[in-house]
Amino acid sequence: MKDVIENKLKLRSVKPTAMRLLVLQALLNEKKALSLNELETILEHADRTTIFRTLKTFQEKFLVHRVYDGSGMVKYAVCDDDCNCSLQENHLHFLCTKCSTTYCLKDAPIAIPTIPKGFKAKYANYLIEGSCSSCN
Amino acid sequence: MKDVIENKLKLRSVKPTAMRLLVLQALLNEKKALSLNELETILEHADRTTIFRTLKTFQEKFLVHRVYDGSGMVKYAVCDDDCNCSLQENHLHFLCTKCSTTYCLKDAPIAIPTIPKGFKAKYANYLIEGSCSSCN
DNA sequence: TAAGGAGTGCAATGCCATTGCAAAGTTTAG
DNA sequence: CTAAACTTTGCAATGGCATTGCACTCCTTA
Ligand SMILES: [Mn+2]
Ligand SMILES: [Mn+2]
Ligand SMILES: [Zn+2]
Ligand SMILES: [Zn+2]
Repeated sequence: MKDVIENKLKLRSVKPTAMRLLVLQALLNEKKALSLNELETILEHADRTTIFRTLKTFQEKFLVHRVYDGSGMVKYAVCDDDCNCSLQENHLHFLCTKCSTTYCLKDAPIAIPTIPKGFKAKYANYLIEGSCSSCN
Repeated sequence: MKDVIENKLKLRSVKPTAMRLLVLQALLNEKKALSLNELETILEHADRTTIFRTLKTFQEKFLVHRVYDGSGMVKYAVCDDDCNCSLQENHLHFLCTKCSTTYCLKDAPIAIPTIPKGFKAKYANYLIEGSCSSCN
């Protein structure tokens, strides 16, 4: 498992510091989008700022993507290895309003609707709110 | 014009106070989603809290809907007269990253993708980021 | 082995949403 | 008409989360 994580970092030219391994591991373990607060709780002795900056680095290297689920907190989820966070790769996210879990639904490709003449799309964020299978 | 606004309020059983008329008028004039800050700027002498609470009332009565465009600030846009903010009525929003304008694209109905078994959708928020026709 | 750069931790700041409370305005019952 | 009850408003305070400044530690490299 540690190898997998180190490889992921290497693949994106991010130096594998202790903190980075921990953050990436936490995100991979949980298999869902996590907020800074949630990560802080999971990584008990890690400093909030360091996690924040780690996530910033990860974003720049396309290791994670941000998820805006309207909960007021930004969440973060791991990208696929070949992800470039391009428009085509943007996928559906689902927020369960009962358990507050935010799922990456990568299998549900999102259709880009026709937008008015002269508009150019660069990035798509499609969120569905409702209740998840665990909560129903 | 004032009649139109008063009618909109009446239609939703919201008492037409001075502040409510001003806020609704501002939203209708601008024809785009506005943040609390933007409204505060437009309505120079209005108190932020009062605008906030006015918007809260408006939301409860389906006079406006919130727009989450990832800018960090919630924006608000006027609903159609017959709107109930149901899943089917949720529409596309477009954020121009150059001029920070958030458009309601009500003519672009959004397709609800297939979600996993056991998941129930209640609300959809589809945002596209890019550049608008004025900025291109 | 010294110097430069990268990563980290703590404290401080900033920004926006939200709330508490009292004053002002409006409606309603008597 | 008038007082009580309710609604709306304004100001000040609070709270939550994102972000930054700065100094310290750690690692790399010449
Ligand atoms: Mn995702
Ligand atoms: Mn809209
Ligand atoms: Zn759930
Ligand atoms: Zn624009």
